[in-house]
Amino acid sequence: MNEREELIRDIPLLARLPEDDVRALASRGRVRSYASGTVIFQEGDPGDSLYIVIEGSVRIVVSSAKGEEATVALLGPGECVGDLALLDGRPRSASAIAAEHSRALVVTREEFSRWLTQRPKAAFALLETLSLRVRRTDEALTDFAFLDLAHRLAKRLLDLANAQRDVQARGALAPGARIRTTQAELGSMLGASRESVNKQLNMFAREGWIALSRGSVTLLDPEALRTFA
Amino acid sequence: MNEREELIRDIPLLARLPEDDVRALASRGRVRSYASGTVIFQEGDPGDSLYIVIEGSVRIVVSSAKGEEATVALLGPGECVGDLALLDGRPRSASAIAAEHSRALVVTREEFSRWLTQRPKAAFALLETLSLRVRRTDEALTDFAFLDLAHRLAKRLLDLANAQRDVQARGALAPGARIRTTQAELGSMLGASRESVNKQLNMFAREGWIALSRGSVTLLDPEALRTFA
DNA sequence: GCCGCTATGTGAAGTGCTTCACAGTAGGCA
DNA sequence: TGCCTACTGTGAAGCACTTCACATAGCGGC
Repeated sequence: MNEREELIRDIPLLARLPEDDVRALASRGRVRSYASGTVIFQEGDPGDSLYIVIEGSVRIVVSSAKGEEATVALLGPGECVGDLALLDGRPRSASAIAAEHSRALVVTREEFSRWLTQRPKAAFALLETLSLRVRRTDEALTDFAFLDLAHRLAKRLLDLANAQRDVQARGALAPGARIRTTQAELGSMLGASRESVNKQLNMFAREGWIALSRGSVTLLDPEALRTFA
Repeated sequence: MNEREELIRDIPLLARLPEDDVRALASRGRVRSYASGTVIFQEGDPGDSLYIVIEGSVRIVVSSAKGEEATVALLGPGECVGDLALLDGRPRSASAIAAEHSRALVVTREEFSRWLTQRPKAAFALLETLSLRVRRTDEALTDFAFLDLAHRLAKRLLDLANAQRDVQARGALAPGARIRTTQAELGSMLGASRESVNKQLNMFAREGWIALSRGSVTLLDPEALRTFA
């Protein structure tokens, strides 16, 4: 199994597939590089490809009528960008921007759907994964309705730490997990201002739950954060 | 085509299926009745059936740690309750309560998955539909991040009017559409208090866009509402 | 080593929504 | 018929978060 195949095995959208299916898909892709800041695709574009991040990271961004931006997701190696467009044929609902120098495996719509029709079992795995995704989004939605910024922030920090752990080793969440993100970024993920996020982070820091430094947040006491959230 | 089959043709989850697939699924179901207020299933229950509303309506409700409730969805005839659990095997993420006297077609997990394995094309249709659903939820999420109550409320009123239209005749959205819901219900859908919703509705009414009465909202000028939202 | 950019930290004023408190009203039902 | 309950309408006080304004600090490039 080569680099590409190993990679695909780990991506959430496809993780549940049998190995030969994965191999077949990997063989169809083409690797491309993106410099930091490159726009991979923009909101409204026709969605004709799937991108699987190999290295680096990709920000998924939506923008409001007034030009504000919200970061919907930050995807790292092994994760999947632009999968929905391949399944339903709709235009992109968000833009994707390389957050650092990144490489991705690009699979076109034709390649993907040829692959999918040849492997009916893959469709079941995808159904399962998509439905898990609906659940997660629904949960985020109710969090918005019920929780204040402090609690949403705590949850998000744990999520981000977990996502990083998934990509690297997959042990339990150890104290000391370091999340690389700016406070402005966190704000845009949480639908809050940078200033509010800063004040809240400093409260957590005063509790001794996290440590702050330029460009990153370190979880000192994930357990405490979890009970709080 | 009998009542059951006609019904299934119109449900969002299954609408894109070929007719014989629909017929096959309909034949497997069993019709059940629920008195107003009956709990059909509860958050945390194992999810072993799919419910397709035949008549009446069903509220999908999640509750927070503090016991507050939010109405995630209000599903009418032709809509699908508890579909996710069948696809991913997870427990119910929300409760379903009959909002009035209702009847539903119940399909068990075994029946559903036997049906699905026999019909590979159905899986593609479901993938497409589910991915549309992810998009809608994502949109709701960004609305929460960007929009204030007034705009979210305007959008929701239009959505509700559209959903009703889908179920009845499927023409354009005519002025005069009447939405049956209390203001408390609207609040719980929007993550806002009843009082705020009331004040906002009255602002819309003063503009002449809607008319209020006990237990319902009537859209007088959907176009104006749309440009506002 | 210094300049300039970007990120962080923090206070003051403003705003949108909540909660509370209460008054009015429509409709179901005894 | 009249009562009771659920829904609607509204003002006042409070709170969470925003916006604005500015100070400070790390870091890369020259």
